[in-house]
Amino acid sequence: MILQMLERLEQYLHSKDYKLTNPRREVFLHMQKHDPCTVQDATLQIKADRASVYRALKLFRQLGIVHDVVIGGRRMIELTDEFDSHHHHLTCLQCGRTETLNDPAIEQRLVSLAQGRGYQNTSHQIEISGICASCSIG
Amino acid sequence: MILQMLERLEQYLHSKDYKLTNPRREVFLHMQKHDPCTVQDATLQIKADRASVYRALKLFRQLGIVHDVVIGGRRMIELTDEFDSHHHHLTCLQCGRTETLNDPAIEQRLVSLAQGRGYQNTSHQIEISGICASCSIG
DNA sequence: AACGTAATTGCAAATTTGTCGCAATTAGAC
DNA sequence: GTCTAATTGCGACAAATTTGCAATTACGTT
Repeated sequence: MILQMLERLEQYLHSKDYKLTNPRREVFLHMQKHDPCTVQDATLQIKADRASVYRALKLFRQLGIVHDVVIGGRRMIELTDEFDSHHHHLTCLQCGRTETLNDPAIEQRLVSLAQGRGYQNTSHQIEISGICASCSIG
Repeated sequence: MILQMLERLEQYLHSKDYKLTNPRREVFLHMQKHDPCTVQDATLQIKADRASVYRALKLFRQLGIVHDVVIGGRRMIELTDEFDSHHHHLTCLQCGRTETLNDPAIEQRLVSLAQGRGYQNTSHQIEISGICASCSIG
């Protein structure tokens, strides 16, 4: 599953004349395991220079492989649809756990809203936060 | 209209035992005029020390007066529902202009999705981006 | 309307986050 | 295996954000 994604990444990078290097692979694999994650988390846990992690993330953003979102006040990096099927998140502000969320009806509605206003080539992000069930009990 | 909001802010701060100080007022008024705005924009334009602007924004976040979103890759600060009715945005990645977006049906659906999973006290953000009509023509 | 005081500010220094130039290394084409 | 342009790691830099602390201010009390 992850290997498939890696192959997809490689093809995608090559199609745009970029190489699949070690730092880029590490960043991508880390994202697959920890999505969404903070930049700090990435720079600390990945065995590559800080600057290279930043450069990989910058490239990934440009290529639309990841994008940034703010969850519970913290900036986080998230894989896009193409590289991870779980696009949207539901995050508990207390315990910090994150669930994925998929609702085709909402997706569809957002797309047509944007198109209705003349927008092309749209993308969107949805993030929900609150206090999860186990945290409200405890 | 803005004065009403200011009064609301004052009451809200006092109810939580915070004072309505000059830096806080300046930040709030700036947000009313420029929503959403970047931190940089705020620190540059507001006549208060940088540190105070940061502190005011931090407090406002804690109190749920503002929250952060990422629009077109840039982190921005936005008033929440309580202090400004235009919650969601539609942003052109080319010209950078932002329109507001309100769709009660989506709002409602997001709330019930979260509640369906046992979440309390939820809030959400929706950001859509793409290329606007005039930019795709030109 | 002056007073008292805890909260808040401004400043300067520290820390954290992100970027850059450049010599050394590496991915991938041949 | 060789070649070469792209990419890395490093250390220096620049920008963004936080913090300690003495001076100031908001605002309840008198």
